[in-house]
Amino acid sequence: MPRQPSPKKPTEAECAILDVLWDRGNSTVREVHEVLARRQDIGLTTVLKLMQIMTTKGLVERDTEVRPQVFWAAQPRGQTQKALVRDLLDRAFRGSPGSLVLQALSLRKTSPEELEQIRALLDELEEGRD
Amino acid sequence: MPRQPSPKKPTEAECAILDVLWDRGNSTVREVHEVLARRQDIGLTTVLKLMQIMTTKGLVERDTEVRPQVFWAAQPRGQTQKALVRDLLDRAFRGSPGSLVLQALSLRKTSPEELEQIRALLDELEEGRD
DNA sequence: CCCAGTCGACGAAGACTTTCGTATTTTCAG
DNA sequence: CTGAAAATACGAAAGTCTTCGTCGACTGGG
Repeated sequence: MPRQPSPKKPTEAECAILDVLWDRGNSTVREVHEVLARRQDIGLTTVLKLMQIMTTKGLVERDTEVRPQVFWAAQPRGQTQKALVRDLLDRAFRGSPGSLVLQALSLRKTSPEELEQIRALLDELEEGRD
Repeated sequence: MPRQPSPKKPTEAECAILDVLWDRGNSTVREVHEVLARRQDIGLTTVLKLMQIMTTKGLVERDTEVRPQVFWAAQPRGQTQKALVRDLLDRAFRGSPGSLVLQALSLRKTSPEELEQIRALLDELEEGRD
């Protein structure tokens, strides 16, 4: 039985490609491959195939007029992150953002700047709660 | 090429089962199935098979002495949550807990109690930063 | 114009997940 | 002790993900 399609949830390999596109902006397959190949041993055609699939899924868009073709992420980083967090929230945190936040914070050292930012958001949330 | 085994990362269906086990504690296949069947249309043998696979993966443990067999989660909820957050962090947040936290908090309403808890953790983190 | 190298489409293999149907084993009421 | 019902094991089908080989199309230098 086919699973019902989730809105915009990239797989692991797709995430890696999106990450490059978010960093570099418009890029060719070759450029994306160059970045990825630094970390993992991966073929150029593999990256191409993935990006083709991502095109059909609507995760990336491309300009087929120019050669080589240029790709870019269809959604901004933040929106995709949000979808992923929402999914994780439903899957393993029973929808409670609080416990997820707690786990995230206790996992790795967070920079003072980020902590400050979170504090600020906390303030906003508590005020807006009327 | 086989993917290299990740430590303890349950799949989606496995998460659903773990959730029941975390809530109920020790449970039989039938009991887990009863809970899951309330939400989704799923067969008993499907749940059994999943739990057998999870046993070989080490995600759950079971007592084969009693009948029906009794299963329980091998890891506490928090530890699995941590693994999942770590994975998401690496995949889509470039290892920055802060941005993940921001997304999580802005996604859903968080209870005042949880906000307070987060504030407390923030305080701890800033103090303990030596 | 021609060849070599680049680019892009396609298909297919192999791993993993999810789902059951079916077969075997175990239990227990009679 | 025995047969039916419950429990468990097994195997296979269907879908997804990741990987790559191959083939045809395109391009630029000679």
